[in-house]
Amino acid sequence: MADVFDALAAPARRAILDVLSERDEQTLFELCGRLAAEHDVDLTRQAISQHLGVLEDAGLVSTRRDGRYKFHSIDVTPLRSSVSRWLDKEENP
Amino acid sequence: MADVFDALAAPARRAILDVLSERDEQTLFELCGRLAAEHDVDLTRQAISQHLGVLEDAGLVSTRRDGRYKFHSIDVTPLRSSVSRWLDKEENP
DNA sequence: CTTGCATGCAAGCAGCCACTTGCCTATGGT
DNA sequence: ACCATAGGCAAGTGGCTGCTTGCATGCAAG
Repeated sequence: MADVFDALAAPARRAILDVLSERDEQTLFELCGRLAAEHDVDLTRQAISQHLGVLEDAGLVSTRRDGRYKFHSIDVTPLRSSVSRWLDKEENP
Repeated sequence: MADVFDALAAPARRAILDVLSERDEQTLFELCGRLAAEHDVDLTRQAISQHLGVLEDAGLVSTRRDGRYKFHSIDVTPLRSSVSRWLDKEENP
């Protein structure tokens, strides 16, 4: 399990999460198209695949295989628990 | 204004935020001591100073000068607004 | 079984960043 | 005035990582 904040450090990976946030269950080629069209991310398919690997290692993206397709979905649970370390400092008397 | 997630990518900077989260208004030397003692961060004073600069550029740390002392405090506002982009996806119909 | 499509693996290179080293400024106490 | 303390500036270097290139795998349609 890789580091959540390290995964979020790259702008391309945040753009991937943005695309997945609009619609889940997207394939790699779908993501490449949407990233290039709507987020000015002009990268190779392999580069985006590596970014997805990092996000998956961090638990931010979950995958599901079906035949030759691999569908990617966002999972914000690790992010929520990682930032709660600082954001849940509200004093509740 | 630098990038929040880039600032959070380094473990040393997260440790700094942890120390500041326990107590605000700490000076650079205080931070160095606590980081080395309680967080296994064994870095030069200049290294920690540079980390503080990155955190300050990202708006995560605010400073106040008093004489030859410079007090550092944590500010989680930029973090909160940066992660809300994904965490505030609750459907409220 | 061959052809095409969606994805995976691995090496190699360039650029950046974290850290150190060395020196400098300024404030405060004695 | 002098010295110690708190902090700042700048250049240099090693290691990591982001991206590309090239090839391999697996599924599916014909």
